[in-house]
Amino acid sequence: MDSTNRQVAEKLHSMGELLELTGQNVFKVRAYYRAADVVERLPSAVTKCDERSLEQVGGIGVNIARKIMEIKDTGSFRELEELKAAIPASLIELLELDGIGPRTAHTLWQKLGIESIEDLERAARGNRIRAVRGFGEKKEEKFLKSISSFRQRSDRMNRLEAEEVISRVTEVLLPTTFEVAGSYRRGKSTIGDIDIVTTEPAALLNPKLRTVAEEIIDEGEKKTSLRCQNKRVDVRFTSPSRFGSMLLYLTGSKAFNIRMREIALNNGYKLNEYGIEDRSHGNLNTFATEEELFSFLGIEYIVPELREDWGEIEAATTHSLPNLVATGDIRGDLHVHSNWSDGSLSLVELSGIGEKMGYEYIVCSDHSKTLGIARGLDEEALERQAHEIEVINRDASCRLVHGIEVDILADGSLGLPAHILADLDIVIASVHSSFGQEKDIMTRRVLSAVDSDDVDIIGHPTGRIIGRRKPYEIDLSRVIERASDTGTALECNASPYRLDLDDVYIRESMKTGVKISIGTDSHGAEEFEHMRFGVSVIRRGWGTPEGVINTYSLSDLLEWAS
DNA sequence: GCCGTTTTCGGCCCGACTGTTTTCAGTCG
Repeated sequence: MDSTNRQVAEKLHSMGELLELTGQNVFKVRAYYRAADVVERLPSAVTKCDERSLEQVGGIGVNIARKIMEIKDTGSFRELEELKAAIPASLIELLELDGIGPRTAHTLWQKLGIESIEDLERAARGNRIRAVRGFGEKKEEKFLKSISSFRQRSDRMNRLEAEEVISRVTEVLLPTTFEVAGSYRRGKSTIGDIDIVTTEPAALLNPKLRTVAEEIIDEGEKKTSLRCQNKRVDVRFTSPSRFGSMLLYLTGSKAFNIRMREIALNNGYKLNEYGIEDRSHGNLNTFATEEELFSFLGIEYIVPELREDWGEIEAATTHSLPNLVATGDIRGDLHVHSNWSDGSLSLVELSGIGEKMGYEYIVCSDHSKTLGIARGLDEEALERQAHEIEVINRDASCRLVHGIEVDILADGSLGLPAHILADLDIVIASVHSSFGQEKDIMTRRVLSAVDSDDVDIIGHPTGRIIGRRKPYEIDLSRVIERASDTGTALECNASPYRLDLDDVYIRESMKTGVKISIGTDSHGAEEFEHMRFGVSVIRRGWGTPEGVINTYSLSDLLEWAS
């Protein structure tokens, strides 16, 4: 059995859920959840690790390491299968409902025989739940509401969708009194809910929030939760003098917060969203900014994108945080389409937009002719395009670089012959077809493009489209390893629908010295500003200016590519 | 179940809000 890290993580996560339902020690439960998280973020395959080296990974001990070995051999592990046999599978889906945790699910199951969402709905409608001690009429209503919102629930948002919800909610907030926190602020590629910190008093803001909410989940003096555009929004109220600690708390991540609080404890302090309390005399130190709070703890400031308990806290205490790439370092966009293929802008317009963005260059990378749907270019069209680019570049401040996005065909060959590719300045090779190939075939297909002397960049290496298409099966650690041998760059496609490569693989690329290129894959004028999404993801992957070829000058870029 | 320049046993982040209670358990972030 060759399980992926995601599959192993799912097994460990299920174990955590089942243990919760049986009322096991919460710390044991948390250990499984934590191990699942760790496994999912590990760039190399756990099933290729041996037991000893697994035990060295933080959050994985002797027991869980043994279980991972068992998954490797058999696809699962005995304890998990035993629990699965004892607990109805549909009971787990009750945990998906808002307001139902393991205790509630367990009680409903034991007292009323409720094993599924449908059972719960019937029982609530029949007013049978209020008979159980600890439950009442309100609970029945709440369960029915949770079921209804569960049924119309949508997946995590991409960053553009998140920004729509944010603008809807913040239109009722006073400008300059708030900041958006949570995973949005950490630059994640997908967003679950929206978190906002504000200094506007609850008494003033709560009535205004009601006007933009489809539902108020709960409302208080310190915190209000609502649903807007079918997404959960959490608002925390604070004062300017305590803004820093609240922003830190609400930005997370959860794992980061836990680690920070542990560190505070070890130094005789207690950290919460109101400040840092000295445990010896109970004084509360408050912080208007996050910078002051970090400084109080004697830790270097950690930018939101790094706050994942992914080694950044250790790096901050030893002053070894990476120098992260920033939008200001970006000198050009390395992947855009013109109206020569499926884009909407002319070459002159591309150059004009590049100038407005303050870029030195833009790589015009239209599709090759094999991609039927995108009106791809053939040899003759490319020659004419080269000529037009040359003319435009004579008096343009932003230079067009002549590139192409060539297809990696199902057999690993490229959509255009080598002699044509050799004439182009930058060649991006991407998979646009046969997404269903099995992992080893797909991996070797992409590896053969990496091996090609003509290919400079592998475009959107996993092919995912957020919310629409899963990544294709591919062993990226092999691709990264080979790219490091050949000097091929991997793309971080900055489209908010792709963000591909994502942070974990950016980090792995940086470690192995593989260069990253950021391309917006723009097909129209409004997409060029998506560069910022790509930069955030690279920062999350500890990306430095040296590791990102968009920071090169035009001459350095061309020399790198030649 | 994990983990350790205080510990190999005994801890494990901290607080808001709700509903059902007469003081708190459960859920959530």
